[in-house]
Amino acid sequence: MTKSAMAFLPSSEENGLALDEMAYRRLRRALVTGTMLPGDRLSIRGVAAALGVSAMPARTALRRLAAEQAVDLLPSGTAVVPRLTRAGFAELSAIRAELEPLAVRRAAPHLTEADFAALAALVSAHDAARETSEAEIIQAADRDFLFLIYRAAQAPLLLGLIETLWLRRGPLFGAMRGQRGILGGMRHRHGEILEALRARDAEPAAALLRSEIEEATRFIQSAVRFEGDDTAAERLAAIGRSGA
Amino acid sequence: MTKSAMAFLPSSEENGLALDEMAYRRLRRALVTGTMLPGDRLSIRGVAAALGVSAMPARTALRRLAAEQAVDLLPSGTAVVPRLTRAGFAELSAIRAELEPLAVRRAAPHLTEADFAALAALVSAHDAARETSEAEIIQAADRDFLFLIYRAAQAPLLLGLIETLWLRRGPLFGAMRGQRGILGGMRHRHGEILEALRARDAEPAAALLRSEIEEATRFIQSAVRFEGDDTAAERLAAIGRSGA
DNA sequence: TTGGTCATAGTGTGATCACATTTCTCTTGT
DNA sequence: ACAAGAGAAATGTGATCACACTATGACCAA
Repeated sequence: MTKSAMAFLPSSEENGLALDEMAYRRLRRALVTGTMLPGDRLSIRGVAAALGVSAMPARTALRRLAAEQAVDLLPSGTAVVPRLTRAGFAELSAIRAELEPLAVRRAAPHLTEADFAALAALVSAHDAARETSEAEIIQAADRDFLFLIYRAAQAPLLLGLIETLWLRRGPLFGAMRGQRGILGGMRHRHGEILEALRARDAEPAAALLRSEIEEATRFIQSAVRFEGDDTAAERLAAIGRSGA
Repeated sequence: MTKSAMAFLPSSEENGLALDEMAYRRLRRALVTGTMLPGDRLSIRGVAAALGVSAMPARTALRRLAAEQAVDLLPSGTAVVPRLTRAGFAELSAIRAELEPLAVRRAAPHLTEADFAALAALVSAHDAARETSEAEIIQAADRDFLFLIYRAAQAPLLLGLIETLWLRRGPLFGAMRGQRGILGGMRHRHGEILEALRARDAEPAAALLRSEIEEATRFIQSAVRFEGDDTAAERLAAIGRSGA
């Protein structure tokens, strides 16, 4: 287990929970927030030691994350934080572009005035954080805005799938955070989406979110170096092609 | 654990596998084929005994299925085969109607002549089975046709999500099998889809599949009694509303 | 007969251990 | 200096056990 994998957040108020739930939540949080870097190995005993529990809850939590595709499993059974390739990112985005607008469509009739107020506050929070380029805050406001809507869709299966996708996307964003100014290039349309939802125009709201996802995807595809882009193996293959 | 839950298929050629993989596959197979009925309880020790293994692999397999939402977990931690409600089925179908056409779209450029031949054979197999109303065979041909395409999409994440959906849908189909003639009411458009794919017309193929899913959903919604339709709890609530 | 109480069997959790396998490292030979 | 091999450390699997909790059913009182 690598050093970075050891960096778990200090225990929150998760005391009444079963140990394996606790382990699962900590690992999950570390994954979505980008604390874990792609390629990090997570061994059962290593996680157990870092969390101060025995191997059993660590194993359960790791296997659960693997079932959700939030981590990959080496042939040996060791868990590893997924390396998102360019193709993998494209696939992930394409799925998001189908499912998240669906959630928006279903949420539209259910949103209350209180929801709208909370959403408006999150749009402001996002804009404020944008001024100061605080990556974590921006991403958190972004996430909260969208998931407030997704939860309102009252579609537990759909919500679970979307969470899976975000879980998978987490490590990439952690890796991206190193590149300064990346977030500055991304526009969001949360304000327009909120307006459409207020008018109960489900279809335009869904279309706006779809555009937002697609635009952000295009931007990231052009601005970010991905795992596997021009790696040692890649260069080796290139030598083979040109030199043979 | 109920009697029906004990009915696992006799061991196939799964001998070299790890015990927990074996347990997982057997349970999964029992789930998708509808061997398990909605509401069946699956206790760790019960599954372990039925499979002739210790509790550990049974627990691992059950928790993995729970993570995939293929089974639900009672507050006590006991696994139970999900009861699909009318709303749940609608949600499941809506998600399928987004994701499966996406897979078709992505598969179109990758399908080979050999794939087309196999698909044509599966269409024939389906039609033949239809004549004799063999539910299991029809459903198998259906499934194989679609998943051959989905696999060709070369999108592992998407494929995993679609498998999750089918896993969740399995028990419902098992319960439906009791109602005679249900399958007769469903049309499929696999022939047309195959034609469109042969012409590399990705978009029409995707649209056809979407229609097929939506039509089948409408038919099932109208023809099938769902869990929770007019159940004891439902009637109790009705009493509360009218009598208070 | 009905209602509540209590004991017993069953359940999930989690710790610990033995075993086989994988993975790393250090040494050795070329 | 580099590659290969042997030994050691680490790892996943799975069995077993103790513990706490839940539900099931029997039993007794009203």
